[in-house]
Amino acid sequence: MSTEPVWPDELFADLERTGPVPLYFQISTRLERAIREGVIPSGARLENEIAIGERLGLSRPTVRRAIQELVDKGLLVRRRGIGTQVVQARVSRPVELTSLNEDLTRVGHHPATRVLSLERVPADEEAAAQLNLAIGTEITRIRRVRSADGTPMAILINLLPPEFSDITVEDLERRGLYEIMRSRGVTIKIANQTIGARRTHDDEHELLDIAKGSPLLTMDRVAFDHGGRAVEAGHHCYRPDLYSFETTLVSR
Amino acid sequence: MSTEPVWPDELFADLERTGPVPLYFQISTRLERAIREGVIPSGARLENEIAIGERLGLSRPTVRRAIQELVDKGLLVRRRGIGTQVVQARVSRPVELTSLNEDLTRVGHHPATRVLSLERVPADEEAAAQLNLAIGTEITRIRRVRSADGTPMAILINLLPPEFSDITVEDLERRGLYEIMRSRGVTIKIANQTIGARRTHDDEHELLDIAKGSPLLTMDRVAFDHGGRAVEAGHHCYRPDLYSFETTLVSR
DNA sequence: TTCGTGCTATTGTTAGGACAAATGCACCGG
DNA sequence: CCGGTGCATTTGTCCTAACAATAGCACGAA
Repeated sequence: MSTEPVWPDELFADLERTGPVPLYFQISTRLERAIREGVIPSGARLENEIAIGERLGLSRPTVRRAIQELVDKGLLVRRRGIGTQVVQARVSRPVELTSLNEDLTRVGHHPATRVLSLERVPADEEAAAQLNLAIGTEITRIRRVRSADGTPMAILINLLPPEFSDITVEDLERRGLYEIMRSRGVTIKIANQTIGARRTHDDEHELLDIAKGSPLLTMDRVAFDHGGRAVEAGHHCYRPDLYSFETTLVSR
Repeated sequence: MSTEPVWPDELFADLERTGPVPLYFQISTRLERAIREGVIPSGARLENEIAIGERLGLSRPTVRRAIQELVDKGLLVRRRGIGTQVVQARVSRPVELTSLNEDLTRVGHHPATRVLSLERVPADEEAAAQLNLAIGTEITRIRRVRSADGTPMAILINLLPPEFSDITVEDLERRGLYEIMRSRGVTIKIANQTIGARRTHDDEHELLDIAKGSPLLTMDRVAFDHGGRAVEAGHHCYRPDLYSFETTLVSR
């Protein structure tokens, strides 16, 4: 027995079969939106993959790939012999490879950035190891405070390899760092992150407007381009009452 | 032009073509081990997908799927027109859907668990919301201290729905919670996690043998089974000098 | 009743083929 | 010398097809 269709036909009426956007991607994004907006209710069972394919005029592998995208995101669950269902749990978007800047904008806050310092310094041992450079190489060191709606949320320290030595304070106050790097043709493919906690140091409590010695949430990140070259190292700390990291884990 | 083979033929000599383990999975696990052990060096370029398939007697989709697994894990990078390369960055295993217990064992530590309390309590508003039960439903509340090699590392609080009301202290000291749940046929498919930081409360500093009011790394988790039913809620806190969360992010 | 057996529905795996798109390189013309 | 054109290489997308494995259900036997 086939399940009744759970979405209106209009949802997939405007598929671009010739454009540059892959079909499976068009399907999965439309499906995701329908699920997040509640058009397809939580717990609903989808039709089987072949029936969906017939209804949309697509092959099973294409439909399957679209569904797989959402399974990976934790929005759908598949069970052999049973079918595919919309997950009933609320699913949070994962920690993504975006800047804090973009995160905040998406949630509807107004981010602002104050550049505390922008200097060229010789790489110490740690920085050299992270960026895979010789000790003493001139790197760019940025220290910023990021606020949302006027409240300081985080202190961001970034170390950049020599090729970014001409970045200006104006650039940094206007756009996020990742945006600047992208506009120079540097695409970040992979990042290693470590999330931890510690007390405030030095002037951090003043910058974040919290008590001296209170806890901070920290995130250290080294980012690499497609060739595996380290293009950025970051040492960030966040006010734990204003910021946390959310993830959804999916077992396979 | 085809690239020279980068792995010894023995690597894939013992593929089980009839067994229950999928071929793509056998390939990807062997490849992953070879990369992590350095048998295939960092930065090496793989043969093209079709050539690999011919050498192994497999079709391109199967080879492609095996490679995709490692791309998702951040071990390989693909570029159209170029080929597939081993990532040069060190890649950490992601935060997985495993218990802390299993994490520690894998890294070679000796975990031990002390059960502080195991009680049945009525669900308060927060717990009821997390486990999707009526307020006042009797749930099981566990509080444990997890140590590695004799040093306390974390305080674990878990809330379980009524069906687990018969869990005993002996169970919990012998096996990890997730292991117990699995043995009862409850498989966790999805979990939502929030990682943050705060000060110690109450007796936490004593249990973890740190200064009163010092920072803690916290992780709150709600786990769901395949049907989207909440089967566990956890409120954990870790000594930040002994524990941190590592992830690798891959952009797509 | 209860247990097992077999049927049906559905996803999981594998194969083989075709064309599209991007990249790097050699080559050629200005 | 420089820039563009075209080609070879390789991954990206999409299709058709077949069979395996699993879960649930109906049915029948003990």
